[in-house]
Amino acid sequence: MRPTLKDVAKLASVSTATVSNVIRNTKFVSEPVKQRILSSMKELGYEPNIIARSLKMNKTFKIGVVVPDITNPFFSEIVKEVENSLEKEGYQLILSNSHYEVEREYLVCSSFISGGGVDALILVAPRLSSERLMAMIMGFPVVIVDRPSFSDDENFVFIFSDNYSGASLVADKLVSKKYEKFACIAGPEMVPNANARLEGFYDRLVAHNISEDRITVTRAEFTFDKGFSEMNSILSSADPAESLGVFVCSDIAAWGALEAVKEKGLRIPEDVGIIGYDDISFAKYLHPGLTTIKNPMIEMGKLSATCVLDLLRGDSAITCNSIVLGSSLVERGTI
Amino acid sequence: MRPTLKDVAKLASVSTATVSNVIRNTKFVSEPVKQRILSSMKELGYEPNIIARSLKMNKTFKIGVVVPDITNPFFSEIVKEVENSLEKEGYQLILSNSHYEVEREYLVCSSFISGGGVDALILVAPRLSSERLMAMIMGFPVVIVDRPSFSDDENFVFIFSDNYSGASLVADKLVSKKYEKFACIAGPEMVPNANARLEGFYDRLVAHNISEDRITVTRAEFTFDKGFSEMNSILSSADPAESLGVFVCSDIAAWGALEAVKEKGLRIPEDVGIIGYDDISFAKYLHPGLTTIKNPMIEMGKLSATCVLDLLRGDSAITCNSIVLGSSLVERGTI
DNA sequence: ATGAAAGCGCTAACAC
DNA sequence: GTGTTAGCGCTTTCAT
Repeated sequence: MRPTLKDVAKLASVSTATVSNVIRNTKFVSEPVKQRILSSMKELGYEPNIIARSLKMNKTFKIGVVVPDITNPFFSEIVKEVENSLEKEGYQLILSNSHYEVEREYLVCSSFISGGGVDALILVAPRLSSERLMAMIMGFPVVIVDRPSFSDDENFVFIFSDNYSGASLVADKLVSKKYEKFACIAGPEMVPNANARLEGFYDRLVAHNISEDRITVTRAEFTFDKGFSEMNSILSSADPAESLGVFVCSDIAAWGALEAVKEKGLRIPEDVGIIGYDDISFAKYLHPGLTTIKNPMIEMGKLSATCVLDLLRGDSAITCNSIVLGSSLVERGTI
Repeated sequence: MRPTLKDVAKLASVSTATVSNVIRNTKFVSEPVKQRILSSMKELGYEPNIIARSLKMNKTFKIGVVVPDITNPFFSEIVKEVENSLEKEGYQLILSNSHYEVEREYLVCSSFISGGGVDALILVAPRLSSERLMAMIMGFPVVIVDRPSFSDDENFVFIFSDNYSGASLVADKLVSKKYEKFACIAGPEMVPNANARLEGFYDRLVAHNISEDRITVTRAEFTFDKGFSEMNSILSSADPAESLGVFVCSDIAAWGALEAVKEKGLRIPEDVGIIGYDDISFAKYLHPGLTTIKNPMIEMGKLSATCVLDLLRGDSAITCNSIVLGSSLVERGTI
């Protein structure tokens, strides 16, 4: 059996309270006593039982993190930063995947919240409607990452980049390059940021006096395969004589789209230009390098960790409950 | 305050023991009483406190998983399967990254083990020496994934594929294609499987009567950039008139190597052929598609979860403590 | 400056 | 079948 605090106390001939105090340095303990305790701890190889501590303190020092799919580089880069930052503060990360399924997301989140196993939640790109989300997390500390704010309840904080304006950068670039036709392969409708991107792109296009009949819009899940097939169907119904500028709303789908274009034997960026979104680490390795909008994954990850701990401390150093980051275009070879 | 089991008991006018029994169905309880309890639970919105349960049962229902870097697709694919399988059994996954650093790996693992916060550990591709690993995990249930067995202690189980024979497949293929020179960009020396791959490759090459002066060996970390730069230095000291078959010991590095070859304007697979290892999901999307050895990530992930739970149950349905999986060559365009 | 003791919310003997 | 009770290993008043 593992030694307990009681064992240490007995060996050092002191009370458990005193031992507890030296472990966490929470009260002054005289030097001789402290030394006796320290050496008893060492002798027994004592390590505090974190579960017992959790029960007593009503804190688990664990944060639940739910992402759609850890296999997607966009999410894994965020998670890595979160874990790294959390670890520094003595917190651990419990990971769950929602597999892009709304109901699974719901189940996972609510069991986190009602199970009492985590102190707070970080939800990355959740797809639940804002109503269900609100109802579910009421009273529980949550930070929502990569989704626009929909509430100013100070119990949760939003961390996201301005996807609408990120997407308008795309439109600017595409028209400046004088493409004759435009297309957008947008993300699923239930993803708020997918809509923000589509709107930002579309609005800016019409602001540039592009007539609507020169713009085609479709939707695809954030995967290589969907990007590939969606691009194929766009291409098959397009006039090959006209140059086409397309905005694919995630790098991973843009990769698929890129391959579709190459397979058709079209030139990039002359015949068709592609701009992605996110700037995942692989974007620069593609052929040609993928022009894209930089989504600040690292910053989002770090901030998520910071904010979730602030939330727990009641530290309202953050006066507002939403942090919106900037985005920028990184130009490579696909346009 | 959250309602407790005691609250439910009081409301239903029964003892806490009975409530506990209906919650977990652990003893027969008469129908009327059961119904009373169930409705009291619903009325109060009761959810068991998992921390208290953990303390009492001395089980946390959590498994620690440590990977070098969740951002690496090879690891994220494994982790995804582990999480998925674990979730089905009511276990949660605590994720840690060692960042490919041995000392960090040591710290993370030992704090998992001594902290009492997890029931077992799954270590993916650990880099600690077998001596330190053994010393550290003694008496703690651990499954070690993607690393050859080094002990038959039944307290831990090894799950890995036979990298030595996987690598000999590479040699077979490369000589069958009649390359004149051969190279291996092996992984770090501290990674046992990296050595297994190198040896399997090398041994088979000499078995094919390839003289040793036609083989060059270097090492690189499992990253795109290292694969790229290592390939560059191989190329710069190679005779361009002779065709070169190279084995890059991970897909991610093979990708980098591939780009280096293309940048030099060499033809693939005529001038230089490349075979990777792992078959990460992106391998097929490269140009040309990456020929590689399939490493059964999904199977490894699933088995890890299965085995770790068997270990906890003392279920010795697994009679042996090591499971070695097969690997196969998947042929695409780089050779 | 240190100790005694009362729980945190649950489970598991053991009674009845 | 159901209830009583003693902890699991810790933290935290409140005494001394």
